[in-house]
Parts: sequence; C-alpha cells; structure tokens
Amino acid sequence: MTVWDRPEPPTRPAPLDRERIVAAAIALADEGGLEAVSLRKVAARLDVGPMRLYGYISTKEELFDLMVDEVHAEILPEEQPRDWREVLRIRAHRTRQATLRHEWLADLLGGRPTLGPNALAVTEATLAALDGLADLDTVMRAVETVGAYFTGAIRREIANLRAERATGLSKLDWQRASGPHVTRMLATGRFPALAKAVHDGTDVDAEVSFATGLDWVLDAVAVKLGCE
Amino acid sequence: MTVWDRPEPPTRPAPLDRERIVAAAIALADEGGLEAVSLRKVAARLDVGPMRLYGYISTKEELFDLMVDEVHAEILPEEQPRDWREVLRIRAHRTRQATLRHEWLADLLGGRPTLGPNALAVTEATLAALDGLADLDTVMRAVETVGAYFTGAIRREIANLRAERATGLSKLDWQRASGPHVTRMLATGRFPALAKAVHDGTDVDAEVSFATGLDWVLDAVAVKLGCE
DNA sequence: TAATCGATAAATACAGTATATCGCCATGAG
DNA sequence: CTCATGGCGATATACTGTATTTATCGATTA
Repeated sequence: MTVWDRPEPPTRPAPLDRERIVAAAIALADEGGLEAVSLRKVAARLDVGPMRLYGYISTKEELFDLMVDEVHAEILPEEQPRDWREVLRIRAHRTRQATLRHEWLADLLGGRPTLGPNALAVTEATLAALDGLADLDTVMRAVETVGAYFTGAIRREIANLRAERATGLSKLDWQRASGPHVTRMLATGRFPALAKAVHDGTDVDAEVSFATGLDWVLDAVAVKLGCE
Repeated sequence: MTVWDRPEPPTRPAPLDRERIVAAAIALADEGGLEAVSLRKVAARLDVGPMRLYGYISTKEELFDLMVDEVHAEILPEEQPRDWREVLRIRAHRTRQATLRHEWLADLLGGRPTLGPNALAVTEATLAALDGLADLDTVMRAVETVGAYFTGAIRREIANLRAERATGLSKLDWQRASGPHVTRMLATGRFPALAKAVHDGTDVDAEVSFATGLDWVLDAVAVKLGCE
C-alpha cells in the first residue's frame, strides 16, 4: 500500500460562505437559466445538504438579489470617463453585455430595487458623473430615464433572442417563427401597418438598434440637462 | 315544499373555455400576485380538476401569455387620437394604468414577445399612427424606444412600490426602508453622491416622474422623426 | 481524563408545484 | 342493444422551498 492508495483525508468540504453559494447559483443559471436554479441543486453542486444554505441566505429571493449584485461588479467599469454622457452610455452597454453573458439577468432586471454594494457603487458612480450638471431632481430624472430605457430594451432583446432560439432560426420575420398563428393573424388583413412592417422591415443588428435608441434618449437628456 | 326548497338542478359547471380559465387566473393574480397563480388553484376556482386545464392550454407559460394579452384589451383605447405623439403617450399611460390595476403585469412586461391578438392590435394601432412619418426603420426604432422606456419605467415603479409596501411605509428614503443595510452603506462615506441624493432628493409623484421621462423620450423621437 | 453542553450539520418531513398517464363512464353511432 | 370514442377524473411522478427534528462533533468544564 503506497501513499497513492491511501485514501485522502476526509477533505471536509471547503467552508461555505455566501460567495461560494452565489457563484454556484450563477454557474447553474448560466448553464440552464434561472429556472435551473434550485436550492437543492445549488447545495448539491457544493456537496452540501440543502438546509446548509439557510445559514447564509434566508430565502431564495435573497439569493437572486445576491446574484444580481454580483453581476453588477462586472458592470461597474474599472475607470470612468469624464463625460457624463459617456458614463451613461457605457453603463448601458456594460449592462447589456453582462446580460448577454448572463441571460437570466434579463428576468431579474428591474424586478426589484437593487441595493447591494456593487449595485450601489454603480449608482454612485453614475450620480457622481452627473453631479452639479443640473438640479438634483433633473439629474435623478435623467438617470432614471436612461435606466428605464436600457432595462426595457435589454429585456426585449433577450426575449426576442429566446423566441428566435425556441422557434428555430428566424429573425425579425415572426411569421414562420411563431408558427401559423401570427401568419394567420396577418393574413386577416386586420393589421395592415404591422404586415407592412414585417414585410418591408430590415432586421437591424440588435446592438445597433440598442445603441441608436440609447443615443436618442441621451440626446433628450442632454437637452434637459442643459448640456447640448 | 315550494320551488325555493327544491334543489337546483345539478348545474353541471359551465363549459370550460380559455376565456373562463384566463379570467380565473387573472382574478387570482389580482388578489395574490403572480405567485398565487397555480394551475391547481385556477382549476379549483372553476370547480374542476387540475388536469382539465390542459385541454385548453398546454403549459403554464401559455396561460401567462394569455393573461398578458387579455390585459392588452384594456390597453388599446377605444378611439385613437390623430397626433402620433399623443398615440404613443396614451399607449404608455394606459399600459401604466393597466399595470397599476394588475400589478403582476409588471413581472411579465417585456419578458416574452407579445403575439396575442390584442397585443397585436395595440402594435398595429401604434404603427398605423406613425406610418409615413419617416422611413420604416426609423419608425420602428421610435416605437421600440418608447416601448423600452415605459416598460422599464413601469417595472421600476412597481418594484419600488412593492419595496415600500414590504418595508412598511416610507418613500424615497431607502434608508430606514431597507433596514440598516443601506444606512450602514451610506454611512461608510463611500457613496457621497448617492447619500446626497437620498438626503436632498424630493420624492416626486410617480406619475409625474413617469410622464416627464416619457416626454423627454418623445421629444427625442420627434426630432428623429423630423416632426419637431 | 471524562463528561456535559452548545452549536452546527444532516436527515427527515411537509405542503405544494407542473405535468404524464391511466382508467372510467357517458354519450354518440351503428 | 352494443360498441367505440373521446372527454374527464383520479392517480402518479418528480420536483420545489422551507420547517423541524435528529445526530454529530468540538469545546469547556469538573
């Protein structure tokens, strides 16, 4: 019997902590979507009984909050540009990129207030960049308006992406995509404008469309902030 | 023994159909939120075994889609204004009002493409109002940008509303609201801009804030459509 | 050193979920 | 009257989040 045969010492599993739990949950979600995240599976991945988790989190919703905050660490850029507009734009794009990396984030975005440390840091950076540009109310309105836009835009993008993926390849032409239903609807002639849009519409790159809408909103914000 | 004593004929439960199922589900969701909607409860409310539902819907997600589309019937206004801008504004406000009536809609908004007949009718009306104002790509961008805004804004509003409700009364001052956590965070001094915002911020009426942001976005859209 | 105590982890338990499958029963046709 | 078909109910499975109880193990004290 050599050392190699000797069984490993019981290697008591690495001590549990929130970080490891959240990391496991995120891995699970990255692989199989939010619905693949169950406390049991998270626990299993950590080689631990399900109830162990309740020593570190008190509910599943709290775990989701922690996951969202964790991703916000990816969203906060290491160095901020000077220009307020660039700060807002980059925040939007980084949020979008993070969501493309972690699609499940789309399901959580805007669903609950984000009060974790990383999310707060992101907000802080944003507010700091706009500080003094106008009265506080206007600044808040600006931040929230841009936030509302990119939140909604990202959610829609992911929703469409999933729909395309689910119905097999197909882009903006819902027609074949969503099966006979929409086709039939359009054929009724009750939706001429929509039919025309579906028929004549170019399907623009998602990122371009996102960026364009964002720029429009930023233009509007610039006017209101008195920075045009 | 009078007619009144005579037992009712067995009143075999009204024949099931999607409408009744969706109505029951909406009622349930209005009362207890989306999480109160389970196929079992919906079935119970219709005095029917859970499996009966699968003759009319094929999955719970499909039921949610139907619920969303049903609410879109409330969103489509009976008569459309002439002005494209008014059309967009009213769509946004009606969506918001519908969501305030059916808070669960916030959880579903933007989560999946809305392809039901009522949702399509809403889209149709919107596109028709913007038809010809600019090239199709620009019009689509306009509709989607406004849609992204109000979707995101409504979700955030409902999220905040719930948070306030859950933490007991308290408005924009998260501080006491979200417990000691945020207070501690702010006290660290790592978030000066945020602290200032929390401290000096007026808490504006949600509807006003929604309308203001919307107007900003509409202004931007007007410019891009060449209608200023 | 022995024994007791306290905390920590594990196992079990419970109520509820979406959905698949099977068997009955009633109503229609032949 | 018989038979078949198809809707309907009950049952079954594999999970879920979470509460509660049981076991285990380390540290402290006698």
